[in-house]
Parts: sequence; structure tokens; C-alpha cells
Amino acid sequence: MQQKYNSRVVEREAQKHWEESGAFRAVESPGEPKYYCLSMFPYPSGKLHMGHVRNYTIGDVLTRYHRMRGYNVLQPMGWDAFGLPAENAAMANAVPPAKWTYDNIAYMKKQLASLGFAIDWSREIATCRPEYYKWNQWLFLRMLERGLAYKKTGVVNWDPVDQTVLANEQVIEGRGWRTGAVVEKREIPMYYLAITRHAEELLAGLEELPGWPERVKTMQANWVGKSFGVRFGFPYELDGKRELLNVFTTRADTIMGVTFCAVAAEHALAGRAARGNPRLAAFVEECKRGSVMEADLATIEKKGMPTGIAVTHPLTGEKIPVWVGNYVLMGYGEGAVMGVPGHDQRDFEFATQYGLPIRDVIKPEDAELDLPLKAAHLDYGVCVRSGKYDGLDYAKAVDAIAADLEAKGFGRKQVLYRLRDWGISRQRYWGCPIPIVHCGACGDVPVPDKDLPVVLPEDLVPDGTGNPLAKTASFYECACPKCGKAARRETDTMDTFVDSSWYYVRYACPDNRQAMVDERVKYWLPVDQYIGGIEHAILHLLYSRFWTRVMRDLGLLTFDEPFVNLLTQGMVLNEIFFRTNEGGRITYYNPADVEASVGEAGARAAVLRADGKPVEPGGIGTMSKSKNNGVDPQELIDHYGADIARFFMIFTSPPEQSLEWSDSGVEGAARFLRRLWNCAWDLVQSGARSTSAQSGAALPPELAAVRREVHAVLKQANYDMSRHQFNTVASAGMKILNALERAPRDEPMRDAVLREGMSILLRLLSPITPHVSHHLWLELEFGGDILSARWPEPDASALIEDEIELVVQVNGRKRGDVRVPRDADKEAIERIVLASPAVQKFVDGKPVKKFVVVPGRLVNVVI
RNA sequence: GGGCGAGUGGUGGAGUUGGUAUACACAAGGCACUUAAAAUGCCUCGGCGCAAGCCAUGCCGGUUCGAAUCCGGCCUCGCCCACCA
Repeated sequence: MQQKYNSRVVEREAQKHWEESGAFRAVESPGEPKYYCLSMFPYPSGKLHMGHVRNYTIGDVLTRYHRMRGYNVLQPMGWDAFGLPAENAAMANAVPPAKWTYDNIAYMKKQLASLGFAIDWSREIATCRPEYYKWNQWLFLRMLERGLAYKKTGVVNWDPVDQTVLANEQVIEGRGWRTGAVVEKREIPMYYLAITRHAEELLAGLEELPGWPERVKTMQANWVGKSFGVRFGFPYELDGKRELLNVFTTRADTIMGVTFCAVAAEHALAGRAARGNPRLAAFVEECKRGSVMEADLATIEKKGMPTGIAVTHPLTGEKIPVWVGNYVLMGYGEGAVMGVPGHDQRDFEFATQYGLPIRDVIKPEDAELDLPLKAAHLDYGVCVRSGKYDGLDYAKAVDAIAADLEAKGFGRKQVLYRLRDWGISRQRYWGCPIPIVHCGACGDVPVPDKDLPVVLPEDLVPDGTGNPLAKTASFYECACPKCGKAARRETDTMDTFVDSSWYYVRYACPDNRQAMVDERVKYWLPVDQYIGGIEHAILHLLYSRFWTRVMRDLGLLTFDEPFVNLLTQGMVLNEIFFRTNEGGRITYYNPADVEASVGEAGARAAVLRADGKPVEPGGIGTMSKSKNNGVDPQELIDHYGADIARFFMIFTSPPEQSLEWSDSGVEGAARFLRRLWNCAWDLVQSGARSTSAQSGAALPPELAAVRREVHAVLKQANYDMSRHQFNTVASAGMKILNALERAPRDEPMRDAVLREGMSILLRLLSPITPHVSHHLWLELEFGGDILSARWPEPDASALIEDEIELVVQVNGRKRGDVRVPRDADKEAIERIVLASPAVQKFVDGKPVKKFVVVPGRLVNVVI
């Protein structure tokens, strides 16, 4: 054994051993309990960042722990390899996205290997490989057959210079992020997946996910957005025809307070009214051009214009004017609302602005409203000034009004979801081709299964002006599968969220060229533990839950929910430093280049090392390129090694909380592992390798205390492990080492206690610091491979003491402690406690009102 | 505007069911070893007080023998959603 801990040597040897022995190869073994542990696969952006390291370390801890618990574990890894950054890099470097992506994958794979993760690399997948995305296309065709995929014209952000669609986040202050051109709204045909058909099931299914964080479930439920209400129509006549202006409301009880109706600019009625009304037409155009971003909509001023059309109130027969309102969304409900200014704040603002009447028809049960209203009264109450509905509460009023509307044929109760169908068309090159051929004679023709996959050419270089596929004849020129005539292939590709919606299934059978899934899926799926960032709480996880149900309905899967347990790990944060120059431009400096010192009165001063001049502290924030506060994990690994990096990640914060980077924290981790090594070295030097740890042997009190400490800490650590609080498991490792180091030197049984303690400690740490644990396990000759060693359990007999210490409280305040025999009953304890000087002093002859005993912990004397 | 979290030392954070608040670290200070530095080891470390003791888990109140933990009302911060009818 080397005297000094050399992480490089230890880690290289351990990794070589694991690789040569195929230690992480997962093999199906029916009858054996399985544990499928999955971390969200990375986008191959170039190199790992700290967030990856944290994510995969947490996953690896769970994987290795469950293996030692006797589970047949699977931890796969792959690449979310399609996407926009590859196209941007391609433009910048004139290299095809494919080459850039594959190079990045090769480098990042090496980085992952150097961290010692227990990954089964034989199952590696990359979503940009035809053998993977073929099944995207295949499933899309199945969905098309069932009407679950369909084509529709939708509104998108369009960059007129680049001739391309922009994602919402690529629109900055109304302009394209690359070109600076004013973004237009355009209606173009896109393919949609009918996720709304599963809205109810996606909502109800959340109830069956006790292993998911509450907040993720809440976010999903809000996103699906279920509302109970009434859908009904206001009748009107146009060009001699009787029509209905349909609206949806969750407040049918306020229907007698309607003083106007408002429709979205895109609504058919608005278009109709705009004909022959240039001012209205101009207003409608203005509204249509507005941002697609909903967050922006919330802040803009309410604007509207009358259409000149009037509808009839379905219950009162009153004439109601119809307006176009910029606050009405075409995409939700009917694109039209009933205006109740008395009881809806938006309607109130609109009515106030345009002088429309405001009517109060709801009042609190036992109070009167302050009239005139200064704002809409939103609370539920009872109906007033509502004719036959007067005095009814919310539920009764809605029931009665819905019944009347239904009787008259105007509408009825309805459930509405906020969720919209998933548009998957992207006018981008680096993605999965949509398997459709456009034929002049036959229309849109699906590519037959036998012609799958539609292969994406890998040698194109985008230039920023539109989709290169649309300019590559060898791709788009094809024969119609139906009639054989010349046709044009669809050049849109799929949203990359499609790729990530089912990759976890494919890990079970990545090599199957004949089918999307096979028998092995039944063994491994669903995923037992999924780990990833909270930023995927809505979209990725919702799409995956949807896709799973689609596959289930096709008979490909037999379960509803893909991820049984979900752990959302926190962000990795670091300090931010910057300077502002005369022009107001902010330059960020990496904390590694900044010398920070704590000055007088705790004031923090920071200077840039390069020039010794001060920089301003900008607080703490997520590691990011824009704030230039990232720490390159590779430097950490090169300098300290994988185990120290992993230990720091686990020890510093609980997995779900954010983790603050700290150089001295890393030093602390390094210090601990050196001490661990030294402890093992001493034990090896004492020649005590073969001394067996006998639990039953009578130990002198000091050693019994050490052993008791070790087992007590282990007991707590096992509880912490089970609830995924890994930071305190790492603490437990430190506590055990502290206890072992305190063991008295001259006792003959010392080495036996130390050996037992080390065998526990190494196993406890091995999920966190697998390399050094592996190495010391061999050096101390505990037998076998620690990878598959049994997880340690505390020895109950080690925890028993003949005398226990009880804390003594008087009136709930700690006043001392007493030692009592382990089996003392309440009377005996009371006798001892009342006789103790600490209690005597406070009781001072006063009568004892109550004597509370918490067994094994404390007593409380109430006087 | 709505929803969900979270507020504990100088810092990161412990504290299952209410039961010794501040575990384990980091930083800081002191000492030892050393020619010196690094490394290592030992000690101190919530506040006030000479002490007995008192006060401290965002603030105010309540329940309880006993509250960081439970209940009610505020304040602050973070995240998510957001003119959703």
C-alpha cells in the first residue's frame, strides 16, 4: 500500500478494473428485483458542466447503493443529440452539425468515464442516429393513422430575414435574436400531436405518483389547467342568418351582470366586422401583430373597439354590444368572453376605459357592496339584481343558470383544459425528419414503414438563411409512395422534445433493429428513479407521460407512468463579479480570477488578480456563461480527482437544494479523504489485516463507546440514505472516522474495532467515493469486491448501554442530567431524578405537579 | 394577480413521530511541530454576563409539561405560471 493518497493512481486502477470486469453491464434476470436508475441525458454541448456532474453523481450514488442492497441495477447513458446549438456552432465554424455533435459526444463520454460512474455503456444511444429516430417516425405514423397526429395551420414567430421560425425565447423585445429584424406572426401549416385527448388522464395520473415532488405535480396540474364552467352562446343575426357567439365562463352565476361581449382579434366575428370598417380592420391587424409571448400580454394596456354588432342576452333578451378586445386570447376557450365588469377585473378595466355600464349582481352573504364599485368584486357570494336567481349561492346559481341555458338550447356545463395540442414541426435542419411526402396529386402522403427511416443527411452546413434541407434537392426530391409521380418530401423536422419523450424505453433494447420495443422492456421499465433538473418539471416530463400513454394504447407498453420516483436536483451556484465601464457596459469576471477578502466589519472586498483593481460583487447565481461564473469540472477532476469532486457535491447540500460552489469546501473534502487513507494506512501497518471484528467480544468501555458511536451513526445514515438526504450520509462518514481516530491507542482490541469500523465506513462511502473505497477495501483484505458487498446494517447489541443518560428538565428547561440503569422504571427514575442536586435546587420544597418521562431521552419535572 | 417552496451561527447546513437547538463541515482565532512555509495535530468559536443565569431558529400571538417542528396572522426571499374568461 502506498503511504500517500494519490487519487490519480487509485482512480485509474479502479476504473480499469471495472471496465475489464464488465462490472456495470446490466443483464436481465427475471425473478431478481431490478432497479432502473436514470439521470436525464445530456445535450452534447461540448463539455460537461457542474450541473451534469451533480446530476450524475446523485444518480450514481443511488445506483451503487441499490446494487449493494441486492438489486439488479441498470444505469444507462445517452445523448440528446439533435438541436439548435449544433446549427449555431456549424454556422460559426463551417462544420456540419453532425461532426460537431459526434466530436462533443466523444469528449464528454471520456469525461463521464473519468468520474467513475457505474454506467452500462453497451446501451448508449444518441437521438441523432437513424436507428434511434427511425422509431420517432414509425410512432408518428401510427399516431397519424389514429388521428393523434394531424396537420393544422398555426401561428408562429417568423424571422423575415432568416426565413425561419423562431422559438419564443429567441424573440428579444420583438426582434429576432440573430438578425434583429422585427418578428412577424405567421400562420403556417404544422403537425400537432393531440396531447389534449389525454388531458384528463395526465391530470388524474398525478395522484398515482407519490414518489414525485409536490411542486412538480402542482406545476403539471396548473399546466393542464382544468376549469369547470359553462359554455353557451349569445344569439345574433348576421346577413339574415341566426348565429351563436359562443363563450366559456367559470362564473355563470354572474351572467345577469353581462354588459358587453369581447372577442379576440383572430375571431371570425372580428374579421367579419372589419370588412368595410377600415379603422377596425387596422386595429385587428395591430392586435394580430402583437407578441405571441403570453407573459408580455399580461402587462399591456387594455384596448378595444366596437364591432357594431349586437348579440342578445340568452336569458334576458337584452341587446349586448360586441367589442374586439386585445385581452381576449384566441387560443383559449372560444376566443370570446362575456364581459362582466362588476365581477371580473379585466372586464372592469375595459368597461371603465370605454364607458361601458358596470352592474353588480353578486354580494357577500352578510354584507352589502360598497357602491359604486372601485374594482371588480371577485369573491363568491349570493346573487342579487338577478331576477329569479336572487339569493342563490355560487353552486346553486350555476346549476340553475346552466339548466335554463340548456333548456333553451344555448349551452351547458363544460370542462375546459388550458393544455393545448403539441406542435412538433420545426423549420430546422438538425432534427428528426417528419416522414411525409407532399404530392401534387395525392396530397400529404405518409412514408410507408418499409421506407423508414427517412435519413437526415449529415453533411449539410446551415448558413442562417432558412432550412438547408429545403435547398437540398437530393433530400426533398422524391417519388410519391402512392402514385409514383415526382413529389416533394417534407423538410420540417420534429421538436427535439419528441426525441427525449421515450429514450428511457429504448435503453432496454437499444440494439433491436426490427422493433421499437421488445421483451426486455417488460423487465426494466418503468424507471424506478429519475433524476434531473427542475427546469424540465413541465414540458419534458409531461410529454414523456403523454408518449408513454400513446405507446401503451398501441400495446407497446403495459404501464401508465414512465417514472415511478422523481428527484429534482438543485442548481449549482457561484459568486458573480463584474465591472461597469463608462458606457454602462457590464463585464463579468470569473470568480477564479478574483481575489476576494473579508475586510473590516465583514465588508467583502474583491480585486481582479490580473490588474489588482477592484471588481463589484454581484451576489450568488446559477453558474452560467452569461455571468461568467462557471467552474470547469475538468479542472476540478484534474486537480483533485473524481472522488473528491463527488464527495464535495454530495456533502455540501441536500440533493434537491441549490449547491453553492466553494473552493475551501473542496479542500475540506480532500482533507477528509486523506485522513481516511491515513487511517487505513495505520491499520495496515499495524499488521492487523487478519484480525476479525468480533461483535460479541467483551470490550473495554472506551472501545465499546467507539463501537456504539459507529453503529449509532450508521443507523441514522441508513435512514438518511432511504430518504435521499445524502449530505448527512457523507457527514456520517466523517463522524465515523472521527470516532475511529479517537479510539484509545493501547487497547489490545483496538484493531478489531477499527477494522469493523473501516469495513462499515468504506461500504457507507462507496456510493459516494467509489474509487478510494474500492482500493482500501482491497488493501484491508475485507474480501470480494466492494461493488457487490452487502450494505452495512447496525448491530443492535452495540447500541445497548447498561446505564443511560437522561436529560433533566424543570418546567421545560434543561437543568442537568442523570445516569440511570437501562431498565429503570418510571418510579425508579423519579426517585433518582428528585434526589439529584440539580433538581433539588430548583424544586426547593415546592410540590411536583407532573413528572414526564420520555423513555431513553429526558425527564421533565413540572412544579 | 395566482400557485408552490424556504427563512436556524460569520458561511454551507444538521435536528424522523413535538423531547438536550446549532450535529458534520467551512471560515476565523490561539497553540504545538518546523530554520521557515505548506501540510498535520490539539484547543476556542450563537449573543449578553465575573458568575449563577438570561436571551436567541424571520416577526406577533396560540396550543402544550415541553415548539425550529403543530395552529392562526403578518414580513421577506426564491421558483413556477400568468389578461386562461
